[in-house]
Amino acid sequence: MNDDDENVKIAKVGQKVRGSKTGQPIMILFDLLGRRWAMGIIWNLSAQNCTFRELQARCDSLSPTVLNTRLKELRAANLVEKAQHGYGLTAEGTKLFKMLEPLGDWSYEWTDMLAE
Amino acid sequence: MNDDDENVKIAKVGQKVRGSKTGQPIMILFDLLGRRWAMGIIWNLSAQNCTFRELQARCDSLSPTVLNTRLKELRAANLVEKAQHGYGLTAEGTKLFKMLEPLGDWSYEWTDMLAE
DNA sequence: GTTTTTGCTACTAAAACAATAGCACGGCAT
DNA sequence: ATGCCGTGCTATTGTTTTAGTAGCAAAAAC
Repeated sequence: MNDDDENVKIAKVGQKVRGSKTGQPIMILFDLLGRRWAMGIIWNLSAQNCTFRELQARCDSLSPTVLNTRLKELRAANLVEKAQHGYGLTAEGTKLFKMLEPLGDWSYEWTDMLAE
Repeated sequence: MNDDDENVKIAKVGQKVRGSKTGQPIMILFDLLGRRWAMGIIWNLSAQNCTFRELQARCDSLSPTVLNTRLKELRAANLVEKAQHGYGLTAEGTKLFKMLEPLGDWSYEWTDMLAE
């Protein structure tokens, strides 16, 4: 278990993000969350802490390559951390989840509407 | 201006999404929003309706290819629609934005914390 | 009726992601 | 102590997305 993730790139404020030169906080956040499985990982960890392989299973067997990349990013962003049992959300990560939570209910009415 | 976007793929409930076989609404939503610039487009349109090229400029000159793809997807998802002046959010799109809005303020404290 | 602007397609290159195999390490039972 | 298992993770290769640039047809402005 090495913790030398010096080469994980999370943009800093003012820096240009993947395709965004302004580097406003919200765009840095969207850049981070707008990556495959990022929000799904947070969503799953909110339910309960998971080991690497449990997370993989819950996220419908996403490849370990991507999972590991996302975990490094989310840890660098201080949203996820290693816990007693595998990985878990940090305090900030939980805050973020609380804000995403309403999407859960809304997504049902949204897909219902789309189905019509 | 053609509107025959029959080949835009937004998953239906129960269907397997890009990498998700369960097809829960929240995962369909995350699949959609977890694409480059999807949330950024919604964010920008919430401020004011934009033409194609205005949107491009606001989203830091993202390529027209991607912008057009995202617009088709978001229109198929009934979150964005053509308006008098360019594109705008639908009623549902505005609802979604309202839920994302808190992220704006939080992102500042988050990046501040990361900077320490 | 010519010049702009707008929405968009075509094409190519780079980056991200998916899929599979498998290794190193820790626990644990024998 | 040794063989077995689960866990975290890297390596490799192939596919999909995204980026970047050029430019065209239709509408709008003049």
